[in-house]
Parts: sequence; C-alpha cells; structure tokens
Amino acid sequence: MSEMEELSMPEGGETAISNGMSNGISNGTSEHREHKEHKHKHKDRDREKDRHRDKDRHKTSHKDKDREKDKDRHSSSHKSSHKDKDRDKERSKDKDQSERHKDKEKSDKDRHRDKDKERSDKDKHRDKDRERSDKEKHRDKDKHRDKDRERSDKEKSRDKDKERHRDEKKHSSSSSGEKKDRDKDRHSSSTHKSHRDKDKERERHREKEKNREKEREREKIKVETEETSLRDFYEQPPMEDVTVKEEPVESEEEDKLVISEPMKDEPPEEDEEEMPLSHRKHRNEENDDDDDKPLAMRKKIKTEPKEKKRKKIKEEDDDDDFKPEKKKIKKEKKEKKMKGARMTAPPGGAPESPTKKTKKEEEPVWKWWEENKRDDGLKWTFLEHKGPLMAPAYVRLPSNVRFFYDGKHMELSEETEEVAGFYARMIEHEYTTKKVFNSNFLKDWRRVMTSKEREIITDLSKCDFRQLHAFYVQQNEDRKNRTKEEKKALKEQNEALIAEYGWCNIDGHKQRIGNFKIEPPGLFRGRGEHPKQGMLKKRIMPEDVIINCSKDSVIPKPPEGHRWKEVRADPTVTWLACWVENVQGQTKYVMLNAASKLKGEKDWQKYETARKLHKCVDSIREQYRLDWKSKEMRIRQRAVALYFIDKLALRAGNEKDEDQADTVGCCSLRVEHITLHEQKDGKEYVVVFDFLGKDSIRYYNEVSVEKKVFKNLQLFKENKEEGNDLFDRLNTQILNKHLNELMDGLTAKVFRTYNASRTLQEQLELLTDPDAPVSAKILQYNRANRAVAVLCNHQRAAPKSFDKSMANLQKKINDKRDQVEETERECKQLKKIAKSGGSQKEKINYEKKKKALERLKEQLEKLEHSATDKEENKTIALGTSKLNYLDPRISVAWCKKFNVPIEKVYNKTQRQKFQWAIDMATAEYNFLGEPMNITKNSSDGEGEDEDYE
DNA sequence: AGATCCACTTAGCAGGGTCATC
DNA sequence: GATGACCCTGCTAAGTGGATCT
Repeated sequence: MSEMEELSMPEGGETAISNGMSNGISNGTSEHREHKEHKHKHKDRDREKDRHRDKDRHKTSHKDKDREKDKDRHSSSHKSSHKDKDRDKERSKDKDQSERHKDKEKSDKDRHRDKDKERSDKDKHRDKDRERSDKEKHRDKDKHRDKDRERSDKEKSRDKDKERHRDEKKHSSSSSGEKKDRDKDRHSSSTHKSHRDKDKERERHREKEKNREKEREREKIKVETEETSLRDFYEQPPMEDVTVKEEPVESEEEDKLVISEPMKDEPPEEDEEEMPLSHRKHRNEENDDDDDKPLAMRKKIKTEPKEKKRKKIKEEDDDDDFKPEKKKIKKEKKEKKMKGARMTAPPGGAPESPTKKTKKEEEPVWKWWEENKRDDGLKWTFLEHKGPLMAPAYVRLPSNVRFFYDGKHMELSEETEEVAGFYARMIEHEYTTKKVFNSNFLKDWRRVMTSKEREIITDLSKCDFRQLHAFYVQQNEDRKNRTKEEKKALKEQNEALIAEYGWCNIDGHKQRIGNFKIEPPGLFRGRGEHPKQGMLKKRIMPEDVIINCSKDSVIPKPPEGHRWKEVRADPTVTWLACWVENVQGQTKYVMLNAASKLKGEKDWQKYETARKLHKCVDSIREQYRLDWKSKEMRIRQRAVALYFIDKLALRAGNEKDEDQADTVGCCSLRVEHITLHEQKDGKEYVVVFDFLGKDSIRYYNEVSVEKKVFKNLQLFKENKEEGNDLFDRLNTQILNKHLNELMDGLTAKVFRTYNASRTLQEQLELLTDPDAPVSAKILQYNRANRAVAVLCNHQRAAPKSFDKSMANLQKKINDKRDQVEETERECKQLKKIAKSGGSQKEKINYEKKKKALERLKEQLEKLEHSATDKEENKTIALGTSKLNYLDPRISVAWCKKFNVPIEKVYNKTQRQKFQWAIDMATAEYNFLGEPMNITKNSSDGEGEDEDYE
C-alpha cells in the first residue's frame, strides 16, 4: 500500500476516514528521518507585511480558554463525520450545550464582524493585534520564546517598538473589557504601530488619494453630466489631513545573525540543512546560503508598499459607443449563429431584446450541457441587455424630521442629509459605537457637507440623529404593515423591473442576470476589523459604468441626461457592466446568475478538474511527503503547506494589502497562528491552528500531524517572531505554479473542492441507511453535508432566536417524555389487568395503549433527533458547501439511488443552478470515477436518467 | 520577478417571504 | 387569522488565481 494509505489513518487512532485525507492524518510511517537539527533559519522575506503585522500582534493571553471554547464551537456537530473525526470528535464531545452557548457567544464576537476598529484611516494596517486578548495570552509563551531568539539589531529594535506599542494598546483596549471587544482589541492595536509604519501608510495613502484624484479629474472632464454632490465628494481634498513623514529607509544590509542554538534532539539526519548556520560551512547551491534563515531577516526591506489602487479602467474616451477592446478580442466572429439552443431561443434572426419577452413564462430549458463547449476562449458571440438598474434617487426627508447638532435644529443640505440618513439607519447597531467606524464616517460625511455645515459639524457625539432614525424605523414599520394589495402591487412592480432589467440575450438565449441593480450608496461595513468601516460608499452614476455588449445589439440607454462611462464589446469576459467602487477601489461586475450557461459550465468544469485531481492525488501526496525531507527549506515549506491544504482544506492564503482586515490562509499563516505541542490531550505532535480566515471567521483546530511535519514546523518557526510568516519562502503563486506542474489546471483551491466532494460522497456511503424512511435519509444527508461544512469551516452566527427556539423544542421534548412515562405506567397497569384474566375489552384497551405508547416513543425520538440536528447545526452553515463545493451530481445520484425527491435536498433556486447535474447524473454517478471532458461532449459516459423536473 | 490588475468564485448576513402552529 | 420560526434570496464583501505591467 502506498504511504498514502497509511496516511489516511486518522490521528488519534480513530477509525480511518474514508477519504484518506481530510483531517486526520497521522503519523506516518515515513517519518523517520526527520531532520533533526535545526537551526535557525532566518530567512525571511521581508515583507513589509511582517512589519506591520508585528506590530499588532500581541499579547498573550487566555487564548487557551478561548480556544477551548471555540473548539467546542467548531466541533459541534458531526457526530457523523468520520473524517473530520479528530477534529470533530474532540470538539463534539466536550461540548455540553451550555458550553456551547458560551462558545458561541464568544465566537460570535470573535468573528465579529462588528468590529470597529479603532484606528484612523491611515492606520490601515492590520489591526491584527487587536485581537482576542484571550488567545494572546497563551501565546505569551511562544512569544517569549520568539523574542529570545536572536535577530538583527535593527529588526529587534523595530520589533520591540512594535511590541511595545502593541502591548500598550492592548492594555488600553482590553481594559474596556467586554468580550465583545475582543475582536476589536485585536485589531485596534494597530494604532500603535511604529511611527515609521504609520508614516508609510500615510504616504501610501496620500499617493493613492492623489492618483485617484487625478483619475477623477480625468474622468470629470470626460463626463459632462452633472452629478450629485455625493458623487464628487471624493474629489474634495480630505479634510483632515494627515501629516506625512518621510519614510525612513531601512537598511538592507544583511543582518547577519549568527545563531547558534543548540541542535535539537533529533540526530541529524539530513545533513546541514537543519544545522545552525554558523556551523555550516558553506554551501553554494541555490538557496543555500541562508536557506534556513528566515527570509525576513535577510533582507528587510521591501519596497514601498504598493500603491495598489487600481487604476481605473482605461480611460479613453470615447465617445463613440464602442471602444476597441484592449484585450485581444480574438476574432470576433460574428457568427451569431444563435447556435445551439436546442430548446429555446428566440427564433433566428436578430435576437430580440429580453425585455420583450415576459418573465417567467416557462422558458424552455436550454440544455447547454448537451452542446459542445466552445474552445475559442470567447464567452459569447452576441450579447444584448438593458444595462444595469441605477439606484433610486434620494428622496428628501419630510420637514418635520429634523436633525439637531449640539441641541440645535440644523437644516442640512441634500447630500449631507442623505449621508446622515445612512448613519441614522444604523444607529442601533453596535458598530456605530466603534471608534473607527465613527471616525471614518465623520470624515467622509464632512466631505459632502457644504463649507458652512462643515464648520459647524465637527463632533459626531453632538449630532442627534434620533428623528431621522425614528423616521426610518417608521418607514420600515409601514412597509411591513402594507396591505395585501399594496404588497401585491409592489411585487408586480418588482417583477416588472426584473422583466425589464433582469434578463439578457446571450447567443440567442434568454438568461437571467444575477445582479442587475447597481449597489446603492451607503456606509461601507467591512467584515472583521476592517480599517475602512464606516466610510461612505458613493452613489454610482451612469458616468461611472462601463457597459459590455455586442456591437450589433441594441445598446442599453443610459438614464435621461446621462451617458455611460464607456460601452465596449468584449466577448472574452462574462460581465455585462462594471464600475469601480470608491471605498476599496475594486471593480464590481454585473454578471449572469448561477443558473446560466456561462456560470454552469464553469461550475461543471470545476468539478471535472477536481475529479481529475483524484487520478493523481495519491502521487501528489506521496510527493509532498517525500518533500518534507527535502534539503531545501522552500521545498519543505511548500510540502507542509500543501499537506495542510489537502488535509485541512485550508484556503490558499494570498497576500493582502494593509488596508484590509487582517485575515490569513495557508500560505499567509504567521508564526503566531499555530502552536506546537509534542503531546496534547493524549495525542502526539499536535498543531493548534488559531487564526482568522476569510470574512474574519475564526479557524481553530487541533490536529495531530506526522512527526516530520511537526519537526518541520518547529524549524519554520525558529528564529521568527510574531508577525513573521510561517512559510516565508512560499506564496500562492509559487505553490500554484508547482501544482500546475503536477497536474494541468491544478491550484490550491481544487483541493478544497476535491476533498469536500469526496467527503460528501464517502459520508453518504457511510451514513445512508437504504431502508430508512425519507426523513431519516434527509438527516443522513444533512450530516454528510455537515461533515463537509465542518471540514471547510463554514460557520454562521447562531440564529438570533436560537436559544429560544431550542428551549421551546426542549420543552416539547420534556412534555413528550412525561407523556411517555405516563403512558408507560398506564400501559403497565392495563397489562396487569389484561394478563390477570381481564375482559376482552380490557385486553383491547391494553393493546391500544401499547400502540399509543409506541407512537409517543417515536414522536419523542423524532423530536430528540431534530434537537440534535439543530444543535449540531447551530453554528454550521450548510449552504456554502452545498452551493460551491459539492459536486451536485453526487447529491443527484444519491437521490436517485435512494428514491429521495430532489426537492428535499435542493430548493428551487438550487435546482435551477444544478439543472445540468440533475439532468445528466444517474444513480450510478461516482465522483471518484472517470472525469469527463466537457469540451467535447457533455454527457459522455454518464448516461442519463430520469429527469427530476 | 514582483506588483498590480482583472475577472470571477466563495462567503455570511439581513430581512422579507413562507410555512407551521395555535 | 395571528404569530413566530425558518427558509430563501439578494446583497455585497472577501477570497482566488491568471494576465499584464513595470
């Protein structure tokens, strides 16, 4: 058997997981030769990032406790999933409900989204620090350790400063205490970053602003139409200017560190690699020169932070509607042959505009999956739509709704009032109590004010938004209380809008657009401790919007008196319109919805790629295991990271800019995100992961790993301190490049898809009882789904009314139990009577009671089940995996095989999205079977089957 | 080669709609 | 029919990863 097989043994000795991977791999055999000695490696890429980060991180703390709790939270579930077993098991076991609740709360906070960060804009840096005081505590130990390590003077001092700042911060912020603030704290410390950093940030910021300004100028010239003032708020110079200091240049000279730590226990097996540099002679090979040195220690300066800001889309002018696509529009073959369209399609000729057709009238299903996929890289030949629907214009408040400043009524100009309204609506949210949120808001709000207003309004705490708030609350109430007729009218209006703007004609087929509405203005609310929370998202005008459609289509008309920023015909992309959002400078797109061919085909392709991975996953695993022993640090880092991605389904972990929340993925893990325990809770070589991932969702997991991995991790952490990258010689480009060499089309995220789908299939095989009733099968399905959600760490906040509804359910259970007991007693008595020569009638009574008792018991069982299910699902979100990671053909096949109606598994929207799978998968479909080549013919080999819909 | 841009996928949440229960 | 729990959908933020620029 291959090593892999051994691999698949769950850590901790639990039963093997079927998929050999997922979570628990344990020791492997091969570990023997580990590299024993280590030494320090100080290399590091010095990313500025680190620097920033360092600052923030912090402190020590009670992490453990938190973790424990979190653990619980994570775990909850899964009894069923064997895969995740380790993880799950541990978790689930402990948790008693109350624990869970606690955790939950905590975690909720942790996740937090609420976080306001308390730092000024400028400090975009990651707030990392802030964080969870609890955790940090634990970390102290590590920290100290790290600190002790030697580093170059410079670095040291720099770091120290940071630390100091951090600590200060922490103290200050933590004092406030509340758990809730935990997150905040985390982030908040950034304020204390070193001046240097701040300066840099400022500088950067300033430049960005400048660039933006320029662009805006340019744009302005182009666009003549008048815009609302909101629109130009951006053009105004920032009110509060930040002074910018010169950025000190750090020296790059090598800080050489001579580290001579004692070698670690294990006898050197692999040569010098692990030997302290100072002991080594020298090597010439590639990385060798300080292969083991954290890169950060080698160079330390990274170029100035990138001025990321995306420059806006090319500017040009244009007046004519179409601009030449910059991208090579490869042959725009206009063969608008309304191809394929087996069923639908407007009959030949020029496609008609979507609006002409009415909404949902039974569109025949376009079975695009039965057609050949085009391979020219173009996404369409003909594309026609009505353009996006702009946000409704602002309507002024009635005169009796007044704003007060410092106790005095103040008339606000339209724009000022509008923005005040954004804030007023949120006034009850916790985040309006956050410093960062408020300061960002005030700054942006002042930018839209008239100079007079700006003179007066300088302090948010003197602003009284209560009347505005009450007005919006009332408006909501009114909306809820609308009569049936009003509701109906509104619904119709809405449908009319969808009919007009919600569809497009693509190559002769009418397809739904996913998001045809332009995002309305409002206050930006990032997730986690986002440095930009509270900033004003400006109103998007037609002059900001680029339209993409075919030249020969009916070009969408901009609203009266306006014009589009540009109209282009780029068939290499799928978007119909786009604009650049002002807060983060990102491009937003209008695209087709999930049930469209364009999205569906891509989705299908994604699963085929994952299936292709199955064919070579064993050899890839074998390879990365060998690579754990490589002489080159970069190879070992790559191998360990890949192992995590494979085993734990971690995300790739691209680098992030400083002005985003501080979250990480695999490649961007930092030393403080993992702690190593040779022994923990009876398990060996335990790695504890604790970090904020996408959307600032906490990832906490204790995993027993193979010894070689463990030893490698010790080396990777050596001579680094908080803030340094764990994998300092790795990033997602390097990793993906490597993966692509192993298999065409392979990237880090394919592993997530692969392991998720495989887990589902295996869990279904394991959990499905063919003889159980449909309701029980659904539960089994949900459990399999849940195993995946746990694997992927898909969490959600507990429903607001969770406790209440749980309590209700519990009461029902108790009542039922009482009933059962009561009935049992009665039953016993009747039995006695019946047995001791009771009459016929008494015998019948007994039989009846007996039946009633059985029924009650069943009901009780069902209730208990649903309570369990509910509890397990408290903080687990099943939808994300179902929609994005699970090959729908697995579910479809399962439904077909066990006669479960597909509606029980997929709701209407989901059925539309997965129509291709529902149509093509048979009961025999096997995710781990032979992948299909979808550019050829879709249903090759998979056979068809009864249709569900 | 690294930075940045660009397109597109993945993500959780809010709030309204719908369904179940009384 | 009222009420409340839950589901669904829309919204939009936040990831990934290839392409392009410098």
